[in-house]
Amino acid sequence: MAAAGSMPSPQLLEEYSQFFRLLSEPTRLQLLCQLKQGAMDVAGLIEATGFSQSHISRQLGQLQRAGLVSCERDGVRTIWSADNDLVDDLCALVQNRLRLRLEAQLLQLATG
Amino acid sequence: MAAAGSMPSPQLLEEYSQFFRLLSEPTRLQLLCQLKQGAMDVAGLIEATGFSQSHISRQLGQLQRAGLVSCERDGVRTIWSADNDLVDDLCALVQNRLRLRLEAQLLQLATG
DNA sequence: ACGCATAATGCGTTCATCGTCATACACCGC
DNA sequence: GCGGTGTATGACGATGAACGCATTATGCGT
Repeated sequence: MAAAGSMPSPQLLEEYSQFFRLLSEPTRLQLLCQLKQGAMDVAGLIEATGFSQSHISRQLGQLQRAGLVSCERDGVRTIWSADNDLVDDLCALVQNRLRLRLEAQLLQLATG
Repeated sequence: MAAAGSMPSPQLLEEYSQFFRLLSEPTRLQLLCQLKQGAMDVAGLIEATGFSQSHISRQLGQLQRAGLVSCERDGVRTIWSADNDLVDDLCALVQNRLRLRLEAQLLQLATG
């Protein structure tokens, strides 16, 4: 039964979509996952991802403004780290969804 | 302690980002929320959202390919419905995150 | 102060997606 | 079959973001 919840306000919808947009780019997701493995400077992220320095720096800036990553300076280096589990939780939900979809397709292939 | 989970594969990252991209557009989120209130045809969605017919039809197509909405024909009309709670769960997590962020800013404003 | 290394920013190109207009398709009543 | 209604799709302009190159800012060592 469609439990009719309340319709979110346009502003809230805008905030939701802005947040999801951050995760809609493989580059940023990759950076987040990489930093989840452990704090790292930009040079390390360049080597891990292969992207240019400027690009990585910009993406980190966006993630920082959203509060998904934070940085601390160590001399000339900037050590970045991902400091919350929200992205993992979101990805886990999506992964579960993808799995269910594939299982359904599998079943349909078997019975159909 | 950063519990170093395993790094998702590039393909999985791509799938994640594609899914999040679907939710990164206020139009689509609005359609999803509207359909969550109850099934509706395109004419109803036009009236509810103010977007053009073709635009709404396209967005519904995208959501359908992702399995977030489904349709059933009733004569000349196409009745659309949103048939899972994943989006609600994702939005709830994000909303909680936004709330925490604002509370932190509030606290910093008071003490800083 | 001068080089040297690392990170951040202006600028331009390229590419994807939004959103609309016009058109084609599907379905019903006559 | 023919109009009329409701929906999906091709074409197109406009908008925005990714991505790299070049430059600038910042901090360390000599």
